[in-house]
Amino acid sequence: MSNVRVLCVAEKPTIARQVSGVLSGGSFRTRNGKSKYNKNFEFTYNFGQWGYAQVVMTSVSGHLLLIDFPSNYGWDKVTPGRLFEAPITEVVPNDKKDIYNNIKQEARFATILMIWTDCDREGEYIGWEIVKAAQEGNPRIQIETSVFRSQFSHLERNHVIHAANNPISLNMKAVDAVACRQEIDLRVGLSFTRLLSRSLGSSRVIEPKTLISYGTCQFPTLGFIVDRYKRVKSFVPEQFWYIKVTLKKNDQMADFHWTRGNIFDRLFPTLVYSDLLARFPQGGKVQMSHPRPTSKWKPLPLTTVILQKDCSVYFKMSAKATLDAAEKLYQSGWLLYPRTETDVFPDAMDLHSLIQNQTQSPIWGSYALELLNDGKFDRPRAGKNNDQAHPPIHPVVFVSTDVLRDSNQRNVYEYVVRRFLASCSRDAKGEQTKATFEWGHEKFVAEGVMVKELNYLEVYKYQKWESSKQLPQFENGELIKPFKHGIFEGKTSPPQYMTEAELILLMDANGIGTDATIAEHITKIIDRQYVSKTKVGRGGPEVLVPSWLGMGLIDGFDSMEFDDISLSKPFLRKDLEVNLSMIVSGSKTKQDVLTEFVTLYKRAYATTNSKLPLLNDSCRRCRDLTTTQASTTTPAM
DNA sequence: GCAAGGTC
Repeated sequence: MSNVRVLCVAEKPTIARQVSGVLSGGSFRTRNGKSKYNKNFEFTYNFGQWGYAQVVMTSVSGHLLLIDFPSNYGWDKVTPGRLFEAPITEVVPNDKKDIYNNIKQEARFATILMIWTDCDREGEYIGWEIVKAAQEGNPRIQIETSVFRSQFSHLERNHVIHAANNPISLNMKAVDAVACRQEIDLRVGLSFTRLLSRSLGSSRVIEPKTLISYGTCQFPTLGFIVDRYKRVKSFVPEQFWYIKVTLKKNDQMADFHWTRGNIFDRLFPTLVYSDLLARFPQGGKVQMSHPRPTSKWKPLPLTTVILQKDCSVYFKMSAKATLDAAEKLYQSGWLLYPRTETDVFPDAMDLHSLIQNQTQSPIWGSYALELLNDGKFDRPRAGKNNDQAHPPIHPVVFVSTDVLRDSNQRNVYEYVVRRFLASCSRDAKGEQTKATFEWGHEKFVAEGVMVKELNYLEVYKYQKWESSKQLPQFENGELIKPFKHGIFEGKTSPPQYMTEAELILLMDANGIGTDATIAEHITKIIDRQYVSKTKVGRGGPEVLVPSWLGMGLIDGFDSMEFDDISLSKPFLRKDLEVNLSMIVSGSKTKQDVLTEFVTLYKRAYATTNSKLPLLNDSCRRCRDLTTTQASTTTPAM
């Protein structure tokens, strides 16, 4: 036995246990350490480059360290603007002390430290935090010589073994990028939060000491909701006109739509229509296309954001409730890790055995069986996103829905299973027929769809695809006089208030928050009473509407004139993300980006500080407007 | 009392 001792550290306990299982061939010893949840697993493993080694595999639970300002930079000790230059300290939070000490202790006799955190930017930084904890226990651990990083994106056996045998070094550029984000978020968040709370409190717009927080993610999120709210409120319907004809054959009718669509000027369709009646009273010719195959695509492999969006739409669950339920299912071992951006299954993944597990279900078991035995299996579509850390969300083992007592968990589990089976199924197939009616120089079209094979829709009950009314059997080139015709008018309809499902997609598309935090940002701005959830009408969807405070804050910021930036819109945060990627790729340094963004926010802070009366007035105005409205009329919603 | 990011 060589005397190489390898300390492996994963980002969370479940990964440590599973990797230990693979590398030890199932025979590892579990030893309690200083932390209740983060066990230490011991075994031997032949790493190739170091030969047989004694291994201790343990874990952290996310970040180990937190950055903060020194205590003499507290709330009432300095003006908030000084936080842009204040020194920053690193602390081990109380609830992480045990984990930190466990790493320190276990590192004492290690010759090699191997990092097994998720392969994403934050994982790289957590790796660096682990290195610092380990070095405190054992100064011989050096980043250049004795720290290695394994690369893995899922826990399939060969993949894990390959990761163990081919480690690389920690990516310090990714570490820099995260350090940069942390520092900017801290300086900006805390300085603006203190400034806003103090200003609105002391001017009595709000109860003094009320917390008015600003965050680089909170405010763009609020901005989306306010923006939509204003568009609904300022919406003016517009009238439009269109021509519609109905053809009849063998007692079957079909509506044909004008290819020019809706016209916002009444004169034009009136002229066209009277021209048709005057010059082509005999009608026009119908052309019928051959039936063309069409399909409705099965869903992509499941990401966190889509899970949250769909559970919001199908079960009216909040993003937070969905993530909580998925987290519990994951901890119970029923579901795979619920936070992922990946919508493509790795090639090596054994989808068949995952489907096999579901054949036990009395509800969808027979469908799963058909997929396996009747050759109905079809490889899942590949999406474009891969976070290199986790595969798409999917069921790990079968659990009867009676065992899941919590209805949220039941819904989420069933949804994930059906989605998974659907993604392993064929697309739904149908036939589309198109008919064109040429009346004078105008064209009208009608479409008919016939569903032939439901395929994935048999198990994915959340979507529907039904055959439309069939078109009559017109002869090609047949001359027909419209059975009914006329000019119709309509009105454009207003946009709807923001639903949580839409907000999640907007945040995701704009790089506001991550799969793990989007739900938290939404609950945070609800907690802060910037927005609230309301129902539209009876039985209508639940929507997010801004409070007077939320409106006032966004209006206030929008009325200050910053040079070229906005504190209420997503662009700055997105720009930061772009710059962080540049740190990772090496085209900018951490210092470049820090200087650029701290300068920018500092200038915005100075502007805000000098124009605080605008913000106070804006909030006061929104407050007084709602209170007078509420006392004289019924509330708007 | 304060951010956003991990995760239990």
